Amino acid sequence: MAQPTICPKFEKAISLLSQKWTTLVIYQLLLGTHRFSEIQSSIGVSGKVLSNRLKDLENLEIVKREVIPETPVIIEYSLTEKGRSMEPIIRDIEKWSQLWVNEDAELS
Amino acid sequence: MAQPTICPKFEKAISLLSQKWTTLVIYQLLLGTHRFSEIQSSIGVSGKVLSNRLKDLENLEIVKREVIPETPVIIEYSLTEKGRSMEPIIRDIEKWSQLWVNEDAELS
DNA sequence: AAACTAAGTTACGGAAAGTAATTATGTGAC
DNA sequence: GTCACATAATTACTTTCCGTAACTTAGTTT
Repeated sequence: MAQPTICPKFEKAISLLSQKWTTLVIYQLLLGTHRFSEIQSSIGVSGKVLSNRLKDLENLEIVKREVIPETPVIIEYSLTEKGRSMEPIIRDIEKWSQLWVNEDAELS
Repeated sequence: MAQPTICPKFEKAISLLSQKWTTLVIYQLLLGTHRFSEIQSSIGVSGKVLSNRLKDLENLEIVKREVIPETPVIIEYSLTEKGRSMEPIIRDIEKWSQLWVNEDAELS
């Protein structure tokens, strides 16, 4: 039934990027290291989902989590090299959106 | 609460590409015109979701739907110029996946 | 008419996401 | 010590989205 099928690595990348909020989290971290609550307020994601996404991205070694033993304790998130290597994808989406996206159009 | 916030056009593009199957449908159509059932079997999406995605993409003028009055009637889907302009995004995802994706890694 | 094919829809169950309240941990004030 | 406070993260509940499979529609062949 299925055709030659799609490259598994490509499919994995797609399924990662198709998860809601993943791309925006990476986009935000491209601007630099951020704390949990900063990401939350800057992109408008709920704590529950952000917590899941950051764990996924940490497991995939796209995001690094660092505990800073200050007063009070601070937890910082930043991109790894693998994470920063996604920048071209995001910049292309940015460029495309500026050229082609109509702010008024709606999805179903 | 929310920071200066993210560019609305960029957010729209992200929310489109974050929908499950959208990117793979476009990927498939980059290979050329396809019929409904061809897309279905090549990427493994259900008829229900594919139908919704194609309607969305048609409304956004990313995909063109053409009825060929043959025997029996054939319905062909292809990319518009706007659709083809997304190719760099998809090629970057492809490149990134080849360099960085480990086939064994799991999401949560 | 019965059977076939392709495009698309419907009904139903399960998974993912939104919201808000709650917990955990560590601080300083008293 | 304990009370109030802040941040990271989890839990409970609801809603929305997705997967599966059966069904519908329309035209064709037998």
